[in-house]
Amino acid sequence: MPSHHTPLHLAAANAVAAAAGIAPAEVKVDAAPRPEHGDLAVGCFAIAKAKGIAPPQLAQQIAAAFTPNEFLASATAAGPFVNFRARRDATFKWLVDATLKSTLLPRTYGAGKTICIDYSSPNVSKHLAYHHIRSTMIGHALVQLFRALGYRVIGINHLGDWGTTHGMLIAAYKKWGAPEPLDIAALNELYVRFRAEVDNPEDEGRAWFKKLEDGDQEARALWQRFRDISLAEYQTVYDALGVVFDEVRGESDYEPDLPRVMEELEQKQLVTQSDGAQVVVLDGEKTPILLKTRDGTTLYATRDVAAAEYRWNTYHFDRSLYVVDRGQGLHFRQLFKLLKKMGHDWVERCEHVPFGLVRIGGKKTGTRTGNVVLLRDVLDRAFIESVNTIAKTNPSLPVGTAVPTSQLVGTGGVVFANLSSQREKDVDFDWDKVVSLDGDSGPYLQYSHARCASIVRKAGETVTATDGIDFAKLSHDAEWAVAKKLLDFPDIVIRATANAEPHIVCHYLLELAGEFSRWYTLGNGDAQLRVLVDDRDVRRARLALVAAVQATLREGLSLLGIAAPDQM
RNA sequence: GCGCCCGUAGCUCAGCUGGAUAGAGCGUUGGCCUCCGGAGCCAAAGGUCACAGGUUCGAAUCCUGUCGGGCGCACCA
Repeated sequence: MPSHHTPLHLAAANAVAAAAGIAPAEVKVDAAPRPEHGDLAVGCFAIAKAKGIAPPQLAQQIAAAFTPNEFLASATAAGPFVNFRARRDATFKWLVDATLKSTLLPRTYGAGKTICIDYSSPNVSKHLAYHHIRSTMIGHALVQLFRALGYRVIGINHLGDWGTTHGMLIAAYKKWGAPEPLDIAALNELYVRFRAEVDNPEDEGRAWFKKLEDGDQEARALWQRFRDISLAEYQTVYDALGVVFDEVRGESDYEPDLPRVMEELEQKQLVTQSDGAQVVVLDGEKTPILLKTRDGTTLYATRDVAAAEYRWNTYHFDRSLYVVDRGQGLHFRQLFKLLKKMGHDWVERCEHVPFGLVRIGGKKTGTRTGNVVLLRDVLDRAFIESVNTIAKTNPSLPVGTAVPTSQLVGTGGVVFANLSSQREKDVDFDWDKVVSLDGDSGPYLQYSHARCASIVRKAGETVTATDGIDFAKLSHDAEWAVAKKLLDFPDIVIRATANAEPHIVCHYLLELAGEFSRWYTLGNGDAQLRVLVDDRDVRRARLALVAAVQATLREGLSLLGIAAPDQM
């Protein structure tokens, strides 16, 4: 059921609805595919079918019944389509006004609704590798996008800080002693070595994890230390990426709930024994879901049940998203089936938001195999790349500005590259690609934004209201093309949240920046087409449009977790 | 073997809530600033949308099958 988020879309829907005798909400209003057709278009196929008449005939009737209004000037039938032309001056004015007031996005669209988003969620005592950027930044973008529409969002970092793995770390530490310095690299190395050199690493790991779960003092102390070291390291990367969580809870935080979870499952007679492990058999699943090992230690499914219950009891979410790689699809399918079987009907609101894996050299990344690139290293290299580029393209930028700006541009490039394709596609890691600053990229968007900022600086005046601006002065089709693109922003953000697909916003921003650049570049050939012309009225109107573009680029980038510096 | 995902230009990808002539970037070729920032813009070249059926007035988009690639399939997370 379409809803209409600009007065133009609403006016078009109303016009069609009135003529066809249906509700406006039933009318789907699209952007016309080509400027020759008009600005907005409605295909009459479905409505005509329901009414039992030919689509072209209905289109004729709708066009004939149309009367111009504040935002729409004309309607013409073109075969089965009704094409509307907008009143450009009224549209420009509305757009500029909305962006200045920050109301272009429907800010109450998600009011009263709560979204939990589980993202990043790294495993303690391991490196934060490049592939962790996927969950971290997809999740971060989703948090921002939902929040921009007025949803209440709880961004959750669900740390992998419990389980057999952590038993292995303790076992390795006991076996080989304390590495010096004891940092994240040392912990990671300890884990890799343990898995490589010990005959039955899982068994030894489970033995120590059993002690940990049973409250052994020494195990607890070591575990706490490893966790603290890890978190301090992760925080530096989160700071560099500008990621802030509303809730950081490890799997370990659910430890007190696990006996209750197991008891509940027992009571409901769901648990069966299988090869010594405690499992629940699920409909339509070849394998059951495992809750306790034969050694009596818990597994991550057990803790995920507790975490899901905690989130429901604490937040009463409307949607609960798990931004976790696609390889865990089976786990989530089984987890959700288990929650359903426990009678938790709210599981219908839980969604696994999967993303494709990162391959390096054609192979899956893996801590154990050492086939990883550290996220920190990627960001560092992108920074260097950016420093070099700025030195070439903008040598007059003072070092005090160039260095922090290079951080923002380098990081922006890496983040954008990660977000700009569909979540579920696998990506092949490529150094050149991942730090590239040209083409359809984050830096291109940042550059477009910086150009807007530069114009505003040069103009020496800032548009803060639409009063006294004559938008009829915006008479060029290139200006109108920019405005039409701006009109799409609300629908884009809504689609991105509905589908949990930040890349929709990425591609939209590229198109917006493209329309702006085309308009801007006209000024290279014809000085009369520049923003900063002598005619004060023209200049003011164009500055207002620049302000709208700048605000939208800035907001769009910010939603993706990318900074928009005023110079670069 | 079973399950899930992907297959669009030389390469990387948009487009997939079915609609009017399938679009970008990189690469190639050729243009455009004594410049409001050329990290840009314009143009050319490049596509049996993996293949075969089906549904529909209409399919890159939905359904089925085949082929190709990836991932997952119990005591790690």
